[in-house]
Amino acid sequence: MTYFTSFETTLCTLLLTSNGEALTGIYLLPDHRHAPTQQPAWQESPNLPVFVVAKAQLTEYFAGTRTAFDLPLAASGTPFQKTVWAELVRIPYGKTFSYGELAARIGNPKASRAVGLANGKNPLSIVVPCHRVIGASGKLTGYGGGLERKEALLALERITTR
Amino acid sequence: MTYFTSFETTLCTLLLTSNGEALTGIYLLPDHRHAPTQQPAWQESPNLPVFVVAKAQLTEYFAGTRTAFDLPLAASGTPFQKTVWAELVRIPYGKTFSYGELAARIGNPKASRAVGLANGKNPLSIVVPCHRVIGASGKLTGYGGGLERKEALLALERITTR
DNA sequence: GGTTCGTCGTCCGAAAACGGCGAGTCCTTG
DNA sequence: CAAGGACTCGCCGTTTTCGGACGACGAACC
Repeated sequence: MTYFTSFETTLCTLLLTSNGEALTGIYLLPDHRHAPTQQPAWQESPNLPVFVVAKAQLTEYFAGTRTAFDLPLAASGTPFQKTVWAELVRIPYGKTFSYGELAARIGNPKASRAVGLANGKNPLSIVVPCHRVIGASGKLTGYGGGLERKEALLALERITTR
Repeated sequence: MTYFTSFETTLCTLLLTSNGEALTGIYLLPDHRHAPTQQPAWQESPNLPVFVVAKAQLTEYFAGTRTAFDLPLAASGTPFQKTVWAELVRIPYGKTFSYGELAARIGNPKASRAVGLANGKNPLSIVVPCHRVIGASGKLTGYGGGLERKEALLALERITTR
């Protein structure tokens, strides 16, 4: 069974999904690439414990008073994708890495392009900070939730882009 | 969640599976082709309502006192397979059709061989009477649960084979 | 009885296409 | 000169596509 809820932030509407125990998805609502189409079988549960905690932490994040998350996560993906995502959460608040640097970190220096792909498939936006990965030249290059929102997130974390 | 149970009949042991609401599988126990391997996550539930009813009706069938079933079914398969299976249940007790005749009935006269394949994938043995389909020559040609058991089922329905 | 061949949907493996890249080259601009 | 844009090319994991093989057949032909 899949549960979901959505709520407003200062950036945009967020859609949260869960398996009942852990968070399985966070999407930036209108026009998030790879966002799942809402299924009739899904159950809206705004008060699910994990949702309540997640909303609180995300609200703090957007207020600028939280720099790290502590939530139960359960993203599903291929082994490679999980490796990439696990490395993503190690990027500290306010820092950025290039796709190539990330590839090197997971011991596969030439896989920068594949890292980009896995990055785009990240289902847990913001909490798994795929927005902190940019091109080696400093350009943002791409973001599932839209480039302008990637820029906004980085600005929020007080990074002077370009 | 998948539930299961098994019970003895005069022919052999039967394995029943369910999603909790409807029947998803009926297998002739030792050596049924395409029978699923029992999963650790499965839950044994001999008293699940649908199982209780199914056991009763199947017992009556093997006693020769029941010629039709009334059970909630939920077989999963491709569109073509579902078409074939839907046609199978229209074959009356005690009658047989050839694979070619069945193919013609679903509007695809040349698909006799594909019908055979879909027949073999039928997960709901006996209730969806795939045993009532035989070769155009009168030979039984094949059965997921074993040819001798196909013959026994047809004998039970008082059909003189060959 | 055997054998051959045409037919159908499905499964499976291989191959190609596709990106949220990066380095290198060339050429333009200021 | 140096910086930066446009282009090419190699790289990697994933997804999609494609082609061939496989059977619970059936008809035709020996």
